[in-house]
Amino acid sequence: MDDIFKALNDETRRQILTLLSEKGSLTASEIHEEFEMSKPSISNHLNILRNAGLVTSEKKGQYIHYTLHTTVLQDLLVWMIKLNK
Amino acid sequence: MDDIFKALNDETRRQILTLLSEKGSLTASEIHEEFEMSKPSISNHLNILRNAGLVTSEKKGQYIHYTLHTTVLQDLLVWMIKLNK
DNA sequence: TGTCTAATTAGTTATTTACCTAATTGTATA
DNA sequence: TATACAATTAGGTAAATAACTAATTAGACA
Repeated sequence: MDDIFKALNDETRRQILTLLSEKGSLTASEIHEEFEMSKPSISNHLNILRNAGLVTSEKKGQYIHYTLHTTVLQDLLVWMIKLNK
Repeated sequence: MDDIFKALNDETRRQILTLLSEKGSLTASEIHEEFEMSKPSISNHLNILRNAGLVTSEKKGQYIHYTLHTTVLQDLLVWMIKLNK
């Protein structure tokens, strides 16, 4: 849970998730094009999102495709529901 | 949204929310008793939770009672649902 | 093989965060 | 009034975070 909350606590990372939600799979470079930020910084954000399980990555040749993975958000939902009991 | 994610990105603050969920309203001192942390630190956490709208506070004499306020979690839920579209 | 491109790793820096102790504010009550 | 207690504010420090540039790794292809 800690990794999820950490990953979501950044506007750039939330925008990346929204972007992937709208566009489907994108490469790191395609994601980079949408932000005014260096590629290494974007790469770091993608790594944090992957550690949290919020995106998956698949290597195709020299490209790495990132995809939104919302399954882990169920944990967050369960946490919210417990709080409301 | 930023304040909510920020507030939730800390284990102590999440535990405070869970505690309030279980026990109802508590004073800052009562909350402090449950943690091995100084009162000013707990006070600071409570302030962050209040800024996010996750708790409300009511002063009764020299005591301040803190209560869980989950309404703002609806914003989080909406955000999660949009991501899944 | 050499060069281009995609992406990450390494290393650095400024800012933010979470904690502490000491001091202050405000209320209750002997 | 003075003492005790609840809670916060003030001030300071160590660790974590987010950003950058430079360097490296690895695949594509002429």
